[in-house]
Amino acid sequence: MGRTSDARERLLEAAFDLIWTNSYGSVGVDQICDKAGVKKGSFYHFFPSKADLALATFEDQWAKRRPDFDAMFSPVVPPLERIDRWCAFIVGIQRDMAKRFGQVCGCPFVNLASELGTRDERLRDKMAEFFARGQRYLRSALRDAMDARLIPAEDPARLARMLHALSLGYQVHAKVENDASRLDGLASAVRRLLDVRETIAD
Amino acid sequence: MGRTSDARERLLEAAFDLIWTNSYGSVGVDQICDKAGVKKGSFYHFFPSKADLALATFEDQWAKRRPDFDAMFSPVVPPLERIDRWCAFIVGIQRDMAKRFGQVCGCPFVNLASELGTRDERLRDKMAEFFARGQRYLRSALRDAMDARLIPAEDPARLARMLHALSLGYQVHAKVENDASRLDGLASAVRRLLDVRETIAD
DNA sequence: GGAATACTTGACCGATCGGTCTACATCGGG
DNA sequence: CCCGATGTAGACCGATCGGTCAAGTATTCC
Repeated sequence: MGRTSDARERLLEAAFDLIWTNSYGSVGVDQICDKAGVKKGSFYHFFPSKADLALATFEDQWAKRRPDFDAMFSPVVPPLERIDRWCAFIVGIQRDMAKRFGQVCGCPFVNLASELGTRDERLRDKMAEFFARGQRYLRSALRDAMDARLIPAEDPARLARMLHALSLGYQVHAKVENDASRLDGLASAVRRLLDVRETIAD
Repeated sequence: MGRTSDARERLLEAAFDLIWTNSYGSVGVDQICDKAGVKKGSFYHFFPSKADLALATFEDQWAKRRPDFDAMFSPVVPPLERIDRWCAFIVGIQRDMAKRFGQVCGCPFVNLASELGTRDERLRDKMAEFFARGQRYLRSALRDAMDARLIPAEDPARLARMLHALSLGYQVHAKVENDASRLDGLASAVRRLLDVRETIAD
């Protein structure tokens, strides 16, 4: 009953792109509506507020990216190669965005959390959730790597946290220097942190 | 000639605090003026624009923090202890801000760069400059550590970059989880990255 | 003791902000 | 075929945004 529409979906896409390439505060509701080809009345039909749209946008993006994560962290893939793929994934995304937008955009989660972390608790919690999800993938790969004696055994959660933090830092560097090639060092930094004892088997 | 005033200084302090604990976009010129006890007209007497104030604010903060950096990276201090002190410095600042403001605020450079990196090139460049300065301190300490055979010899710039990125990532983590104790792992992560061969002398 | 300079004051500006509201178009189910 | 539900349209709102301006006050130099 009632008519149907993909306006909600278009709003989610437009908002994510605009916020990622600019910032939450500098992107207006009108601007998002324009890009999505949606009128303001419709916007507030689908989302109670701009902040709610932001939340929904990030949840939506995660849902879309999730298959990629599941694939690169598939148990079929050798554990250390999963982590390599993860590095390559991050680098690929940043390069792609830099090419499309002409500027390295950094990690969207870091961007939003940096801007609104102290002002919107819901949003901060959501970003923390994404970070936790990312670290869960890493942790699982690390456990498998330890089990296969590819890396020294130790607390995988702690190590996952280190790797994750390192990746965020490298993305910030790339953004600040507006140079995606700064991310080339990420994989080797990760390897170093892992203290890899054997070369990656396959 | 003409009257004198510390309004400029008060504006710089107020602006830095407000922007650090909130965000550039969410802090208005009026708000900064209120906190500084300065009227808007005076604001625009000292700064041509809000963006220029932000620039000046960060430069000013660096100038104030510089003695701390010079002290903790003094050649008199054993190289690896310099790096330990640097970690402690970061943790201390974040704890202090969290206590004062009730929220972990993260690295002010990362915050601003994340928010405005794609929108204001001058500002992005300035943040890059600060990152470069920080890495210069680290590089020098690392070179000394290598010279003293405290850590394996290799490219100190690359290593400094890793350490720096790691520290940024940990600060983002702490902010996102609003938990300064997340930074406790920073020092050990840094040590791990350094692959320290000997315990710290002295 | 001017005159020039440095700073203060507060009213004011147009633009834009996030958000509301009402009338209307379009659909599916009975 | 019509009714109720869903989505669209766009004018409208008060608040706030960054920024301007003209007039006034303090200070120092000559």
